[in-house]
Amino acid sequence: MKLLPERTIERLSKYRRVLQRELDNGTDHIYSHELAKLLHITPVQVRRDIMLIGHTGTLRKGYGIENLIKLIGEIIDCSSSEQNVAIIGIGKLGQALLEYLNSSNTRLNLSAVFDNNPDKIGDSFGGTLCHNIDNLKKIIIRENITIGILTVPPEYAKEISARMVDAGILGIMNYTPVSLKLDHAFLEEYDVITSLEKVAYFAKPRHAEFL
Amino acid sequence: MKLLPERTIERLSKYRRVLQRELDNGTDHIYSHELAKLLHITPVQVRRDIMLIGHTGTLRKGYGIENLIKLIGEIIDCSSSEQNVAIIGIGKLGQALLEYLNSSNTRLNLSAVFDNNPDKIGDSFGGTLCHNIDNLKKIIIRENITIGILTVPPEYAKEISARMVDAGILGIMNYTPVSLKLDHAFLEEYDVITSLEKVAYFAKPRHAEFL
DNA sequence: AATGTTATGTGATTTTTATAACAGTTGTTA
DNA sequence: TAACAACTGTTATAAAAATCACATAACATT
Ligand SMILES: NC(=O)c1ccc[n+]([C@@H]2O[C@H](COP(=O)([O-])OP(=O)(O)OC[C@H]3O[C@@H](n4cnc5c(N)ncnc54)[C@H](O)[C@@H]3O)[C@@H](O)[C@H]2O)c1
Ligand SMILES: NC(=O)c1ccc[n+]([C@@H]2O[C@H](COP(=O)([O-])OP(=O)(O)OC[C@H]3O[C@@H](n4cnc5c(N)ncnc54)[C@H](O)[C@@H]3O)[C@@H](O)[C@H]2O)c1
Repeated sequence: MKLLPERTIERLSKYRRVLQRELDNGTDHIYSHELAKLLHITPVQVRRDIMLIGHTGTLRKGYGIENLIKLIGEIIDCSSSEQNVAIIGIGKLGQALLEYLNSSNTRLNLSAVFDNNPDKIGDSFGGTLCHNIDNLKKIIIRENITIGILTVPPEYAKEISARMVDAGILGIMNYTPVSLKLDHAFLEEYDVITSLEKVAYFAKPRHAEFL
Repeated sequence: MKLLPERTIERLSKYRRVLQRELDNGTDHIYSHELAKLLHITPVQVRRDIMLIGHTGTLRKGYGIENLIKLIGEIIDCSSSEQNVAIIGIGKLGQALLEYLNSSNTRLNLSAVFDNNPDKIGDSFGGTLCHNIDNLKKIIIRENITIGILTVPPEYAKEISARMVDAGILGIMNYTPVSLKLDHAFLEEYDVITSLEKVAYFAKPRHAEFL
């Protein structure tokens, strides 16, 4: 099976959520231009993405929302086994993310949390037990965790990411400002400072484009 | 003046921080392949970015770190006036970001925080006063704030972003999962769920590429 | 039935971004 | 001093992503 473009996957994730909202509102079909408007992108982009995943709409009625949501689910979520997630480093950011994930209705389920602070180990965070980082591999294997959210202090990022991959993690979402390199696992990084400085660069009177 | 590519700006932000670390360690020059290695990108990419901003390295010695940092600063930071930032919605995420920004050494300075919760208004968050959202425009003008970090509940995102732009904000970093559209202001959006679902898609045994 | 309208689906093209290839320069070594 | 090695700077090329342009289909209207 051919891998879909990264940007298409990103949009599929967004499509699914706005489609779910529409479905909850009682809508059963949607036009490409309607979906496009909800996300402020072009209708062609929507049609192309939907074409790529092999869904086909009805002319004059648009796309069947329920089927489309189901198909996106088959692509993003694991069809066979569930995809279990762990948060490594349950500090300020880790806890904010944990609560956010628990309140969202993504299919990913948070199975474990890790920290090295004795005060946190053994505690429950939003219903999820915090394990000792020393037991990382054991728990990851036992709970069949494939995705890790890395929110430890920067100085530990490299070492712990390697241990995560060694334990069998297949993908890491890295929120530390340290650039990582993984062998044989998918890596996604997000850097807050970079985003803000990018806004700072473009949000200047001299860059008249947006003003 | 020609606008630089978005991706180049993103990398410049990262270059600056690792360069600062190197400078603090006593290094005064760096080769493109060394800088590349620190960020896990290619040396060509580094050289191209540096070429685009008009810095020129010394053959056999590499790039002068101090000059390079200064030049990146002139590009990203506002040279004339300072760039002041506000956080709108000082909840879980807003507070985590605030502490993170305060502890980082970015040039952007956090000037104000806004909320609509009476318990928070008037309080200090990491040394920054929380204002009533009703005074948004007044304070933004008074403090000359040009950049806003939006972390309010999703249902308020659209309305408040419009008010921010109306108040004179030139760029918004939107962390709500609601897709926005601004008139005459730069917009950057980050969606946690999208990132995670992207990792979920690529972190599957069937996508052997990374395994 | 002919015509107009408004969708989808997709090949062609453009734009953006990254990589490859290499010319030119400086110092080193034999 | 000639050959070599190791850098930078930049043009050319490729790859990824977005957009354009339009063929085609379904339905409404006359
Ligand atoms: N707070 C933010 O908004 C924010 C934003 C972007 C990036 N970050 C990055 O995210 C990471 C976490 O930030 P934070 O603000 O939550 O910091 P924090 O100090 O509040 O949390 C870090 C957590 O990691 C734990 N920890 C430390 N060493 C560990 C180890 N070896 N193994 C396991 N757990 C360990 C600590 O006990 C703590 O609970 C940092 O790298 C930070 O740079 C934070
Ligand atoms: N927590 C996370 O990790 C996370 C991650 C990604 C995105 N988000 C998004 O970021 C936003 C904030 O998330 P959170 O977890 O911090 O929520 P939160 O409820 O903890 O914080 C929201 C804050 O906004 C304030 N607020 C509400 N209405 C307001 C208004 N009209 N004007 C000004 N302030 C107002 C509230 O008083 C509160 O302080 C949400 O849109 C959420 O979806 C959160």
